Amino acid sequence: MTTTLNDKQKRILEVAEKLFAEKGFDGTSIRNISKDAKVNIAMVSYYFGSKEKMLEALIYHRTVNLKMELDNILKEDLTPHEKITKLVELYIYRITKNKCIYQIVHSELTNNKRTIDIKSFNEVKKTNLESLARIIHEGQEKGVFKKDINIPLIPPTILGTYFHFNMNRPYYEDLLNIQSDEAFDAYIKNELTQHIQQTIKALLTNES
Amino acid sequence: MTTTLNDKQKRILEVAEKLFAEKGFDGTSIRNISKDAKVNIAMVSYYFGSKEKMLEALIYHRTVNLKMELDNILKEDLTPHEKITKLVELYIYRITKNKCIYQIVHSELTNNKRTIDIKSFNEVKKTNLESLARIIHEGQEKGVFKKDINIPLIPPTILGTYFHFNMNRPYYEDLLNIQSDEAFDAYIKNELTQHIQQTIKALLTNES
Amino acid sequence: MTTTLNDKQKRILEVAEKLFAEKGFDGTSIRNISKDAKVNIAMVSYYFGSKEKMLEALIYHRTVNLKMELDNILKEDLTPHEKITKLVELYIYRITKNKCIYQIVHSELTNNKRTIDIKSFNEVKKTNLESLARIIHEGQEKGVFKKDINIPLIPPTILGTYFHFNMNRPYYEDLLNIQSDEAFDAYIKNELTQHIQQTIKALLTNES
Amino acid sequence: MTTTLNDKQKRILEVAEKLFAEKGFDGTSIRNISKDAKVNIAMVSYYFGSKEKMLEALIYHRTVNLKMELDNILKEDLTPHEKITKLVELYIYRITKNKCIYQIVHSELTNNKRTIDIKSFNEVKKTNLESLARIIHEGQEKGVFKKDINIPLIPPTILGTYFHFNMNRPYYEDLLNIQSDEAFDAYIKNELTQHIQQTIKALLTNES
DNA sequence: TATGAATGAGAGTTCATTCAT
DNA sequence: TATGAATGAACTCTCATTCAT
Repeated sequence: MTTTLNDKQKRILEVAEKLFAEKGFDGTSIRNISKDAKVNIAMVSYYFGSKEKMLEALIYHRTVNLKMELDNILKEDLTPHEKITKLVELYIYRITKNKCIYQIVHSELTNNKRTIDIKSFNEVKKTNLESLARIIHEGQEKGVFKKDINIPLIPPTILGTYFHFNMNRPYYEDLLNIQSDEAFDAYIKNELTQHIQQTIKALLTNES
Repeated sequence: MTTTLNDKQKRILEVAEKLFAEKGFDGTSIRNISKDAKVNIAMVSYYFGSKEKMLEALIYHRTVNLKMELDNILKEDLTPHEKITKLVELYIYRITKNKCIYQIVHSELTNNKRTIDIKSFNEVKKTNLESLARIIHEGQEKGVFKKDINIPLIPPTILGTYFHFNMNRPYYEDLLNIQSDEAFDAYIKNELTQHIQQTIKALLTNES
Repeated sequence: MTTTLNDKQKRILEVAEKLFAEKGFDGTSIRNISKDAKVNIAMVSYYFGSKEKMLEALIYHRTVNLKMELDNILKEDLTPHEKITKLVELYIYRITKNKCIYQIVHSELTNNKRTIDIKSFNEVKKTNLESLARIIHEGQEKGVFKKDINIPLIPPTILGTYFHFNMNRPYYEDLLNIQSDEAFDAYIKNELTQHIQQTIKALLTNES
Repeated sequence: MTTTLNDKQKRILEVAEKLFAEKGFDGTSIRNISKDAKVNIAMVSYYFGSKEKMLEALIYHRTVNLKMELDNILKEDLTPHEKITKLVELYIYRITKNKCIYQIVHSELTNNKRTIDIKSFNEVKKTNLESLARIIHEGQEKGVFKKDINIPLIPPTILGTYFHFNMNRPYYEDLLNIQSDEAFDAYIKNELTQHIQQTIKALLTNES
């Protein structure tokens, strides 16, 4: 599991990541992957043992470097509100950059068929949650955020909103009259990000 | 498309809905379905033409009765805040009841492999959005909600949060020390619902 | 077998004849036929018992009226050469008009898979052969045709040449620079017919 | 296309040739072939891509070595009549030896269902036609053959007669009282061949 | 008499994996 | 270590036919 990967192995996983994200695990054949990665069809089983084990390897190796390093934000000399702003930004930036692996993991989470090991993935989440908690606690101590907050439900609010928007891309392109890939990305970077930031800050601040 | 379905056809679609939600479209074989539905394997092709057309039929027929009837809320004699409370409740109730078809549609939306027609699904969304907009406008007119609100991003906030929580069920069970199905459902019905209600209300109210 | 056919049965056989000639017996499904003939799919089995029996019925009923009535030629007041000219003409005319059924029978003759009964077809051939023999004998008696002639091999010469030309239609269209259906039909009616007439007459006359 | 075939591939094509000739393309299943060739059922698709591509490969590879080398006849020191005699003999010998592939190609030519590529087959024909033309021109120059001859119609006369006779084998066995395979082959080798030779020579010579 | 519904068998093809080299 | 060849299993879909009405 901890083995470092050679170039061919990396190429296989890169291609697999792309294809799994596009067509799903069951919708992607080893033939597809080996063809796109320009390696022999037997390499997948040879390197990873099986198609499923390759998926596990993919998730493991992609997750390792997925830590968000939210701690930097904590250490910076910013107001709690500014920290939330930055945090949401960082969340969205990270997910956007790693869209494929997130999509795969989400699909697999939904899917009862396989029980892949996403321990490593969960660890990332927990670390992120801790950083988030620290920021919120800081804000609470400073009297800027309210006391009664269900912190574990903040990340699903950020991520869920983002993913749901992305998932329903065609619908929102139609609804919001977005006509190009660039416009869509821009909408996420500006309006959607701002919306999420406002949402979280409102939730943390509001006293009603 | 508008044909009414006989009992066998309904049974097939019910089984298919369950299995597609569990194992994905590509992960479910016609054999699986025909076995669980206790019909001949040829029936699927016979009734629906092909596996893919069955998926379309499934989505179409399940979507038809999916309208939320949010208008009732609008007509009731409630404060805008109460209306939002009810609306979120209704959203979550509806999705929980139709978890499978939502899961299937989401999977297919993610998936570039097939291009299924989800027009009917989108119409439901639009209708719901209109109802939501009316409630918010009413609140704005009454001076209870703030003016500058990106209404189309409210539903993905509600739905996204819910789905993301559901999707990561094992993670949250571990994190929140939830140990039974009932406890999980209860958590959704109480804490999660409350969280989403608070979130949306904070967003609509807060002036920061 | 001798039953008269009702309209639906006739329509089925007409469609079947066309499709079998186009795509072969195995290449044509009962579905194809029933669809084109606009009858219920069960009608074929119902009327004829099975697909194969339908083929037999088709051949039987189409062959019944296939007699060439070459006797007329025999009775006419023509020279033997003129009679041969007319006979070849009549042969080609008849086959052209009944191309489909001939094609089907030939396919089935080639095919060891089924052993259909073509007795009726053979009777037609025998009758035709007798007429031909009479014409040739007449010519021999008049001293116009030579004595040593293998009469049974005359019809395959006429028919074989015609069929082979037809079968290889694309090749000959290319070779002879024929560019339309009409031109092809015209070539058959003129050049090919003339060629066959010359061939047979040469064979009957030549003393070398 | 130009790949050399390994033993298994050859065996598959041999079996396929036999079965296609016997039962037609549509009447032969991949399962039939794989069983007779004693190979795994997946091998056909594996080697050739599909059943149809296997047919193309079969035709291509069998046609490659089908050139008649009629030129030898041209170079020999024979009279034009003798050359025609030899040519017909060679034609019939070749077709008899390659009966199966000819039968398959003929079936496919008749069949509108598939549009297989028989370019290579047509090239063989053209080459043969050229050799034939040279022989006839030689005879014409020597004044032995008449001038006005439709040369392209000679091969269909030879081949068509042969094929038609073969196709109607049961009929002719009955008519000519032929009772064994050997007797039938002998009849072809002697009477039929002689008939065709006479026919062609009569056509070329006769001045009527 | 006629038919829509239904079926088991079998079609061609693709799958993930294994094996000999 | 790496790979082309090969395989059995499973896939979706269509087939001719039957059956209840």
